[in-house]
Amino acid sequence: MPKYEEIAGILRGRISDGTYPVNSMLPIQADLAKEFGVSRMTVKKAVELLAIEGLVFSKQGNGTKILNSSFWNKEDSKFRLNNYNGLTYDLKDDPRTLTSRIIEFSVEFPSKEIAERLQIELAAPVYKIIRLRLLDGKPYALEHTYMPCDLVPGLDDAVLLTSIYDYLWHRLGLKFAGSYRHITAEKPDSYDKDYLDCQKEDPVLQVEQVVYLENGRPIEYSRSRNRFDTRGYSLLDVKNN
Amino acid sequence: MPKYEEIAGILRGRISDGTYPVNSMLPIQADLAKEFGVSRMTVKKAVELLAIEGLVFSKQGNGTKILNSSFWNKEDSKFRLNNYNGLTYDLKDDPRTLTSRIIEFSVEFPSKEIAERLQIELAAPVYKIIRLRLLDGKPYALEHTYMPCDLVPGLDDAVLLTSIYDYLWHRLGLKFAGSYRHITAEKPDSYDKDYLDCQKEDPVLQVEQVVYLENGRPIEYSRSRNRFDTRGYSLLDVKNN
DNA sequence: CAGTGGTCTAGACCACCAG
DNA sequence: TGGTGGTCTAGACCACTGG
Repeated sequence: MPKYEEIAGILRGRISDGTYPVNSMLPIQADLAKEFGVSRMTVKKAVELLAIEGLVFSKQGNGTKILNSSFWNKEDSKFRLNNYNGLTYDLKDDPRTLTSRIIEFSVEFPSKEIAERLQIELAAPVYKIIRLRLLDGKPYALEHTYMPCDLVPGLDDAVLLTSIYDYLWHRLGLKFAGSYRHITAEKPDSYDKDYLDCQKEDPVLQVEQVVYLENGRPIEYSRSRNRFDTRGYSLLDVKNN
Repeated sequence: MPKYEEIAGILRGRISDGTYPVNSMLPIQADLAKEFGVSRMTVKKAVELLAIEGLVFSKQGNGTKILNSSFWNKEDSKFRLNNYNGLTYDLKDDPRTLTSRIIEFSVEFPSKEIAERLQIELAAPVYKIIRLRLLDGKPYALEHTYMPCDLVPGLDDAVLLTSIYDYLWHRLGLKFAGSYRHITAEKPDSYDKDYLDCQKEDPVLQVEQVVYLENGRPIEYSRSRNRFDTRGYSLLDVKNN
């Protein structure tokens, strides 16, 4: 672990235990550098990490202030729109039980839209997966997923019933570079009515997503459709200029 | 402007004009440092900026690759969920005309929930503002906004009819440190039906938002309610480890 | 193995802010 | 004006990748 992450961790601890109280000023970077026996640039990188998390705010000429971050660091910290790694990951510390039910699992040629999203030819087959995710047995989200077959060998029911991301990450050693998401509200379609128990007037919160690998290739296009009354997404946006 | 931003701009130009083609490798940082007559750390900061924008991807041991970013750098680049600065800003390059209509503008004591969000006392008065935003005369979004009166002197109809953010920024010299957002899908309420022309079964996309000043004080709590068929939000999420 | 980006240093100067 | 964080340097070593 790099020094700046280690230092960030120490500072994080001092903020949460009140050593550095809310609304007070962090010691100046030069002093912190002396304390930890590192250069000031290393301290600055550590402080930048805390700023990204919304714990502190640095202003040129006037030091670094400890912010009251209690509001966004509570239960809501799950379901962060940035750093999303799939439902399984989001809910790994949740007491509730997440299960999956396979609605459809097939192979087909991509539509024009999906081929464009996945940056593949129309002749390149894709997996089509529809999974219902249940929380304590109650319908939670319906996921329509498309993945290029050549990138994901060996996909089967057993994988779909646990976590696709785990399979990609641990079994295939694939690494994600990032993703693009688009959030909309939608009217329920027949799938939503059948599997999410949506009534005609129940909205659906949809997250459309393309996930990219480190080599730049898209590995997944998916639409996650959520019951409006069980889920929202949150986001912390920090200015840095 | 710092050198690293200037260099980032030059590199950005070379990527978009094809000097550095998609899927090729960026010259190594040492060479770029030599070319621009700066140290390698400065080049690295420039490349980091491009990585955050999703233009390139750097991997230790293997150089920096130019990504195909055409997909998320097109029209969709408006309505970015990160770096949101109000509708006026989002639509400033849009050919359509944005107008506002004041539905309600009053002063009141905050409810318990709003006082908590704004981190103020129950006895501290707040502005309550409901504005209908129209695009080319058609209902677009309905914004319910609460702001502490003591932070925003002189708010009046003229300001509400143009851009509140402009007023805060240019007239009052207030600077934002960041914001926290929560996105949900909702059923339409009576306001939505009256002003957004929502039918009973039309979903509403709601963005709940708290905006913070540099001193850590919240200056705004708002709920922006959007017609489901006119708006979505997008987000680019880049991994950095 | 050679070559890349990631980290880190020990300085330096500067822009900015409060007093 | 004094003190802060922001930037920048000219090096160095290391971790990691691919061939």
